[in-house]
Amino acid sequence: MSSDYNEIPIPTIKRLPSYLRLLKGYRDEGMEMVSATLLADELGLKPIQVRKDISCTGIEGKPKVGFSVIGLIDAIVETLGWNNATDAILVGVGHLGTALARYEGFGNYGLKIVAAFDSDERKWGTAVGNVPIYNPDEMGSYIQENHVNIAVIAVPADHAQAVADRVVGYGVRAIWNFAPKDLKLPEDVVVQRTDLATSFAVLSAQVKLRLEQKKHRSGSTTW
Amino acid sequence: MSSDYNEIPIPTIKRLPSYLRLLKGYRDEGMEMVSATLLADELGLKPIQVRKDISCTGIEGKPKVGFSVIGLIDAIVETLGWNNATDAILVGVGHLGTALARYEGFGNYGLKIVAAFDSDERKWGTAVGNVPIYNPDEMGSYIQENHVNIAVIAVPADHAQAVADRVVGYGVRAIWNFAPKDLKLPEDVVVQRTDLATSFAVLSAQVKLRLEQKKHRSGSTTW
DNA sequence: TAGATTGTTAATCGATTAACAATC
DNA sequence: TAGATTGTTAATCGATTAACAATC
Repeated sequence: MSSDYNEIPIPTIKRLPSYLRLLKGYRDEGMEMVSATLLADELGLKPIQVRKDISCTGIEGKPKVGFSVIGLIDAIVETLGWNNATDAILVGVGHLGTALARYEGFGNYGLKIVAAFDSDERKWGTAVGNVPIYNPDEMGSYIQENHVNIAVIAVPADHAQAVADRVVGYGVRAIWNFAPKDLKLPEDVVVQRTDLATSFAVLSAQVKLRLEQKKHRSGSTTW
Repeated sequence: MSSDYNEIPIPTIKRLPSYLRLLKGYRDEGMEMVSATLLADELGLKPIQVRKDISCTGIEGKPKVGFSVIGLIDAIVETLGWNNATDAILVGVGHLGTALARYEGFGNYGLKIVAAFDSDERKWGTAVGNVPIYNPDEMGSYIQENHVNIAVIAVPADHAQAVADRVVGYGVRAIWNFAPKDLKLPEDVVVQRTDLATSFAVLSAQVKLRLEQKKHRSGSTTW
């Protein structure tokens, strides 16, 4: 009751984009219905989990038939809030920032990078892809005039906090942080960190575990 | 008993790099001991959680004093398997691949990109940063001769599966996949996906939730 | 109809959190 | 000593999984 509005579990949210990708493929192939079983199979998940996830989007399926491909696509897009494109600014146009600015897939996520800011004055007035690069001094007025809610931060770690504080001060409500730094921000600001270290940590720890198990196993082969 | 070797919870593994970053900062400032309370404070976590996480690294602290900064750093690096640098190859030298090849932080993670491969023949013989770019035809011999265990995949989504199958065939045991595609691979191959869509999904869904709550709240202000 | 699939309710599993004794 | 912090054991919480009735 108490404001349990759309409380979709984060693990579920993380799986939704994978479903969406598959579904778009199916749609393009002309498929009309899809079963949770098929999706699960394709992604190496259990059918029950897929059904539970799908139920979070509010869509209903038909026993024996499955779910409407188009219906599911719409429901997921809606659930993720990817239906109405959101303008975002990019701060930091280094190697990573450049890759982000040039990335064409964001359209699928309802994200549109409309402007970039970089402290290197040689970049001012130029553009990466279709994204113009401005002087950071103009950040405040840009954010306020264009009612920008989201900032993508791709500056060096030691500038990330200062940049975040600034954009939040100008009215930004959500930050996608690519800098290897844990930001301290007011509770009502949404922060998502996309961190190479974290991602690689999981890979690395699993590789290490496999190696140890292997060693151990080949060691105990002796008995 | 049954091979519960190093079974560290994945959520814990994901937090370790954050601790590590802080600790390295403390070390550079000359701090010798650190408490779980301080780390927790700094990262917005609960002290108990930090203690639990730390206990997974096997290191012990001193009541009232805390943990040795250097000891903790070593323990985390060891736990993640970041102590002995691992050679990796990069497949796909587009915008993202370039950013990855040029990224200097990988040294901290024990990852070293030693070679890159791209299907664009104009790139063969050139380099990004210090990383030479080769013809993909040479991938097999390179992997085998250099005993490469890890491949970083940054090719377009529709080539990712084929590339993954190939490198696994050549002996790669772990894949860090940046392509927006869920790979199907043998169980004994470790795969970690770093996916902009997934990451943004969480941000996006939270933003949407906030907006709805706000709307709802301001709506019910009427009573 | 028989078989496959959905959706719901309950059981299980694992991570987080709480409580508290041990200790410097 | 008193207070802060660790480490352990138990309780809670939430996600995954299982079981099964409903249904096309």
